[in-house]
Amino acid sequence: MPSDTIRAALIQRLRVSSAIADEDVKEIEALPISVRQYPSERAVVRDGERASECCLIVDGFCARSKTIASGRRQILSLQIPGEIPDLMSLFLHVMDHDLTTLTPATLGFISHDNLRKLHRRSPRVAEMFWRDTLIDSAMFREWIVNVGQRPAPARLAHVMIELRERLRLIGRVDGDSFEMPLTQEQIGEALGITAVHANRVIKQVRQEGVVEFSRGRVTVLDEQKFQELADFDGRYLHQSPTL
DNA sequence: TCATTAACTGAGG
DNA sequence: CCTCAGTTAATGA
Repeated sequence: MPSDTIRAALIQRLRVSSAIADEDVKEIEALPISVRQYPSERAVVRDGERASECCLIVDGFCARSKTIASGRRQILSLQIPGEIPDLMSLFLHVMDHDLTTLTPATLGFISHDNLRKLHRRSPRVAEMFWRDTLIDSAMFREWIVNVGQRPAPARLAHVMIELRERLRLIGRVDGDSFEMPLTQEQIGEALGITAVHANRVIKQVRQEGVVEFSRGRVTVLDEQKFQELADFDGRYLHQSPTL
């Protein structure tokens, strides 16, 4: 796979929240990245492990999650191409959650060593990753509100809209539809409900004419109903270039 | 394997 | 009494 294809989504995404200079793009383009293929539901890094590299999602979907003693898994965030979900492992050496593929995925690994050197060489790149991490924590706050307070159909709609707005940044929204290649089991884990209940909730939003959902793709039928249901305010994504 | 649905149950308002 | 959601089980794609 050509080097620019590996990094394209990352650079595209960083441009949205940061004004990124050409030298910085060159720095990122010069980062050595080793690419590997993963099947779905494969752990990339596990809770308790020490990582020596960070993972850039080149293609496919991943999730960060924690599993409790009973075996139930809570998905904490969905991660899409162009994202580096375990950037914090650069500074927090022991993982406090799992990073797992949700679909077959192409992942690029960047050594902590090289990332640390880049941070020291280019303060602007460091600031960019710093901002990225703050947005990440803003998304966690929203996720807590979603799972803790919204009714299940709103939870589903909110996760869908957030996903759409993030996919839009990397040019992966096609008109009124976008990818969401998760099983209903995985959707349930993201929403804090069982797969059977996830199925009931999906059935309900379908019957209400809000969205269609099949073969891993969401098609919006009624944008207004969709937004009202989701109670979505995208400010927390901080998608306007600053500095 | 995944999606779908029914039937039953209980919590909580 | 109603809504939400978990469990179990059957069935279909």
